[in-house]
Amino acid sequence: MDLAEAEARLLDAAEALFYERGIQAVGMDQVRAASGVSLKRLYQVFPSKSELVRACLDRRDHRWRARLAAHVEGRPEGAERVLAVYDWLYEWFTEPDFRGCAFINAYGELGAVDPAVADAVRAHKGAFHEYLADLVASVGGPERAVGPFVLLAEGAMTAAAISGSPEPARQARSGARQLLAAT
Amino acid sequence: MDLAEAEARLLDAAEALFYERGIQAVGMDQVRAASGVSLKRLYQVFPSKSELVRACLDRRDHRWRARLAAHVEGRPEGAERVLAVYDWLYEWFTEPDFRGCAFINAYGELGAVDPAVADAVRAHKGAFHEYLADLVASVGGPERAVGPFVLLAEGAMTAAAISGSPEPARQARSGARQLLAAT
DNA sequence: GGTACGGGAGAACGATCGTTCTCTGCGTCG
DNA sequence: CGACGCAGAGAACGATCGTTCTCCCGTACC
Repeated sequence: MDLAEAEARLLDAAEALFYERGIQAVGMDQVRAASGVSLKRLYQVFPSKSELVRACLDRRDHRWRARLAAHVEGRPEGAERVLAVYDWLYEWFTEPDFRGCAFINAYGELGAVDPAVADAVRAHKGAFHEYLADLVASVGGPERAVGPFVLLAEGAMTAAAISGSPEPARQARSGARQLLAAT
Repeated sequence: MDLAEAEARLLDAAEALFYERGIQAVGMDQVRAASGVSLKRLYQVFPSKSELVRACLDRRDHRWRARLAAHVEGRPEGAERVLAVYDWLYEWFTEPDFRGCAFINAYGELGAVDPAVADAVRAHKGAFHEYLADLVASVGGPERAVGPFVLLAEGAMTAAAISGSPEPARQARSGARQLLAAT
């Protein structure tokens, strides 16, 4: 197994475990067992748990935003694209292993204690805000109208996680539709 | 120091520490040092850390909802009361030690690993939803309109925590005002 | 064919945590 | 006055965690 494959298997295993059980609840030995990568190699690729965590957040950030963008791209331009964000949230919330937004979870767990985690979370949320701002701008919405669309999405993520139901995505979409109609 | 005072000092110290640094990052010895209660008494009052955590969440739930209700009660009936929720969020977000919603944070950290924590969080969020539903119903809004108001508030909590700015409360209020106008 | 090298498995180490135990001192009551 | 009991301080214990080290084996090269 070369370094690239070891890195991929480590990220796959660590990301799944961290997301499912929380970061501090998962030991490096469990990452080793789930990935099949020896502990020595693990520390060759990621010199500390912090760096492994940051790599997981980075990769998840890219994949999450790519998946969202891919879903939105398939829709006709205009208001449909803004609403498509909430449709995609619904699909995400119905995935069997959905357990909320990994970045919100990580921030609650480590945001106060690990500045690198806090930075990664801020960057992810900032990128999401910017993406949504572009969609809203493309339907003629003013910059100041973007906030509520972001908040509906963020609120839906935590409400869906805590309630265990994907329904908040529908409610967020309904709220967004009303806001779009009002502008 | 009698048992009642010990319990109060323990809850004060533990709640502040858990909120500021996260639950797993705070050891029982730090709670002892911050509260001035001996370790022996600590375990007499709360037989385990889990029970201390649950007691903190319970007390915080009651105090949080009472503070919100007290603020809303001072407003004239009608739409003003719904908007008052977001005004109170703004006040909360500007408190110097604000670090997001303790329940969302606790859920992200322990929701997957401690069912008692998950239950407490669900109960708190359910009560908030119900409170907001009453306010919306009192202005003639249908039951199905409540969701977006909850999501705006939840989203504002996490966005304010992560961005470190109270501005999301204003954005949530603005979104809520538009939604109220639309119904 | 011998030897040096690299990688895997897992023991080991030091720190920390939740929880319990010991020791010491002090107040109380007969 | 003496014995008992409770409370506080902190050591101790067992478990776990992040990280490193040791040992061993297969392999490639001279």
